[in-house]
Amino acid sequence: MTNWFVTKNGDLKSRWVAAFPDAQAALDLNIESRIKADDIIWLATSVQVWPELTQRLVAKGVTVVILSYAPNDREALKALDQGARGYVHTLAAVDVLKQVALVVANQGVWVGQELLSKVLGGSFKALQQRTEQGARPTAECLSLLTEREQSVAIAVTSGAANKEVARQLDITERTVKAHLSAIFKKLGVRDRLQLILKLANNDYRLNP
Amino acid sequence: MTNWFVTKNGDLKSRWVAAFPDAQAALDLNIESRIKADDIIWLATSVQVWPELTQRLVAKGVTVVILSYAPNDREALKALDQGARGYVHTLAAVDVLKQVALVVANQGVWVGQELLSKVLGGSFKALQQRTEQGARPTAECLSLLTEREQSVAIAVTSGAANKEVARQLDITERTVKAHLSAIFKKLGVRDRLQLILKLANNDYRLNP
DNA sequence: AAAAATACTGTACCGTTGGACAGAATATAA
DNA sequence: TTATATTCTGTCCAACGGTACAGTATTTTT
Repeated sequence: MTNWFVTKNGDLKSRWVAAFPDAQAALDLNIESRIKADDIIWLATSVQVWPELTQRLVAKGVTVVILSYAPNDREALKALDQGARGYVHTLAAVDVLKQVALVVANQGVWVGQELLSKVLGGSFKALQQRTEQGARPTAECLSLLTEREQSVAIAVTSGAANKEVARQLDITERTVKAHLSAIFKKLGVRDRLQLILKLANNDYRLNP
Repeated sequence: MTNWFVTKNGDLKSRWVAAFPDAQAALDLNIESRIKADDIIWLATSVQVWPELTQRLVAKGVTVVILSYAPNDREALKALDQGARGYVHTLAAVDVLKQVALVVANQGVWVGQELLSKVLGGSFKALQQRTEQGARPTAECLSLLTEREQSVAIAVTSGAANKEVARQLDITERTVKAHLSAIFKKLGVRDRLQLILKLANNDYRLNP
């Protein structure tokens, strides 16, 4: 079993060698002839043709893990849709890389904990809508909130602490908390961090 | 680490004991008090309240695998949506069970290969018609950090709590804090919120 | 050989956060 | 008119986040 790292430049990061002493660097062109069925291909999204390449490799029965510098749910979904078994940050730590390798080598899927819920949760809701009633765009997170809650959400999403939000909106910190609790509940997130990620990932323009 | 098998009748199949000598049977009522965070709960869909139970267990940080006598896409999606990490046939072979345990214990997802493509294939197209975004100037900020600091930064930026980062990188929470302090100082941000905003795209930032 | 950087862990402290209870005023809808 | 939704406020408390001291071990640089 060999770990191939396919990047635009064909470079091999020290992190990768540390994780897999057998790691091999490769350009996107000439790998397809040299791989074996139980190899793992770590394919960076800097390679323009990564979706097509993934498809071809997967068709041959090769395990593919996609490496991305800027992970997002759309790209993750695309990667998995093309047949990749993993989707992980290009700069992931050695321990994480090993873990990913272990998982995908055993027929598992690795997408990172926070992406998982988003990717699968999204697909579940999408399927629910199609089979049940349809309509309702999932992107409109903010529209689920009241006007005041939207104000709080936007302030928080721009990095403000509760105290700062309170000052901005001229209310007490307690009220900010109350709005936030409602926001978390409505959007199904656990804290302000997840809120930021949820809104940021849906391409909301916060402060142009 | 303990493997709990939760069924309607509280029975424990010999196959399960063969796979995990430490296997424990349980009814749906009284498990929640006795489980530890790194336990694996194998929950049969014969238990009527399995979705709600899954949700509660997952909220506590427990790894849940759903066992179904008649696997299908819809049930699989629901299981994963509730936070389960695995979905497998109740009568799965010993080797498969071991493999599933290995995968989910390492933050992976196990759903069976043919189910995965079906599940993800459809939902991807639903999200297809949305704007694609290219790679980010995030790398410049990251290059100021040491390798380990980068790993921590990435984990935090994806929404993980200190405790989760610690588990991912297999270090203590204290060490995560140490790295974070260094990161904040180097990048000139006051907390993880500002770090997210700094790394995630400087498009929408409020307080420079 | 000495210094600096890196990685890791410990205890203690304190501010922040979010939930658990709560309650109250106003406006809109049934 | 009784609900329901929205907005606002209160106290208490457990968990989390970040800093201030600390320290040790290893590697790299000077």
